Amino acid sequence: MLNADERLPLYQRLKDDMMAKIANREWLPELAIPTEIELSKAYSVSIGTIRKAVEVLVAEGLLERSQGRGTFIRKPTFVNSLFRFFRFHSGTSGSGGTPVPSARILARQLAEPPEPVAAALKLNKRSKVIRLDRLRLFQEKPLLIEEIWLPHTKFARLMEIDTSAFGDLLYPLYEQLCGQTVASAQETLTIESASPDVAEQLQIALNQPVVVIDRLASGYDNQPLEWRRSRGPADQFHYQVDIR
Amino acid sequence: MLNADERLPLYQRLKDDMMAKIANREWLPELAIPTEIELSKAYSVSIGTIRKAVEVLVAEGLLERSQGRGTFIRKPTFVNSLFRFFRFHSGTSGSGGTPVPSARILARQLAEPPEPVAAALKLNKRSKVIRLDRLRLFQEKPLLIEEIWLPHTKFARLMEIDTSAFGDLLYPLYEQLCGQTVASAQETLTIESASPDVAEQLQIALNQPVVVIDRLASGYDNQPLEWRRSRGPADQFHYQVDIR
DNA sequence: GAGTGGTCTAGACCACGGT
DNA sequence: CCGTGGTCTAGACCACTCA
Repeated sequence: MLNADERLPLYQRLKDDMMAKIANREWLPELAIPTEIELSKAYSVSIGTIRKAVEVLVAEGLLERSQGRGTFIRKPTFVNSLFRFFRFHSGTSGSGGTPVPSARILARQLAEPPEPVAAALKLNKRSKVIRLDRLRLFQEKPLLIEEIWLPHTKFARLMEIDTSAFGDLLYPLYEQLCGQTVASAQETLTIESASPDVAEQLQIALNQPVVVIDRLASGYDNQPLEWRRSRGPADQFHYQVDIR
Repeated sequence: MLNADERLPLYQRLKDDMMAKIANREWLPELAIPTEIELSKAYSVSIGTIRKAVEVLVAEGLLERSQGRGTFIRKPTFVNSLFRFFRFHSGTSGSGGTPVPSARILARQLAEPPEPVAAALKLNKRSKVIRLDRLRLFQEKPLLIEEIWLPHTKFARLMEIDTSAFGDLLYPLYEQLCGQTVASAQETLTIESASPDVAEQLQIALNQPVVVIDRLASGYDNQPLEWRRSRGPADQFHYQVDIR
């Protein structure tokens, strides 16, 4: 059952096998994965070893345990990632729940990827990709302007429906329409001055500082799914890190 | 021996007690802490429970295990924190080892802390603090301009030696001269446009984007030790995060 | 080779969430 | 109440480091 390298610790091989089950959709989000006792019988290992493997997956953010209920596949909430970078002067704080910025698709086209995008998505230069241009607004004001690149093979159905029906969040759409789940992402942050285009779209003065966030999002199998570049006014920007 | 709240799990109380030993300098960095077996006898708990407590402290970055050698108190290397934020076009990459930017103290004075600094350092408004103004250079070019605030009670001896003898790194100096060890820090990152002062000190054009890093550094006992604000040209700025 | 942490087992009892 | 994960024990053997 466990065909991984014999030299690796048991709990590592368990972890790999469990990750595969998640990637292959043998275990589904929203449903609890098997009990510790069930797992320990299925794999024929002690319950402590199962615990260790699960512990690692919880630390890596793939699983979530809840005493008395079970262990679940965790879906990252990428809304928070926005809030980690930008502060909003929220007049709506009383009503509870984090407000989602609204979104509008400005353009959608089939294209060939520029070199860096093709490299990030691990595609040939001649592969077809979908490019979206998207504006995100918070309380009627432009917050972010985004360009989004997606491999056409995985996201073909995005070309079939009207862009006005895309809604405010893309990742749930990817999941429902294309069966693609975003499990993790890597973001790189730099600063530049607003070009004429960007200044106009964000409604800020020319050469004002702009934060650029490049994000590569991947699925449970660690294959790249989406590359996007987002730009926002730097005066709203705010980020906090703990160093140990 | 363990006087913490009876209701807490054993390993939590162990962890608290071990943290206290680190803060009180009963256990010293560079020396291994007692063996798992010794600890399990000293606390009269099973070795597995010791492991769990140590595991948590390793995850929090306070301890470091090394198979065959022992478990050690970990000293954060804050040089890296700079490199996490700024990329240097290093012509010296061949020689191995990360180059440390050189530093020059521009001014040193005894002062009363402004309101936000006093709050961050948990001091009365009337307490004495030491203020340092410091310039950091990389390959002869200004990289960061810093203002540093320290409680006078803990750092009095910094006023006694010549500022030209401070060297390129402050934290080792804090430790050798004042017996204060920085164990963790919290940084907040924002963007602003260069004021005339800052532009001149960093040798950049007026209104160019500038990255502002506010750092609150604390000791093993989580008491604040130092507050500093660093400014650097944003075009050198670069930061990367993983989201799960 | 002696001593350290790393992996693994096979149990026990407790605390919590649902029914 | 039952089943879940959370805590804890008391061992065993292995892999690594250093003298």
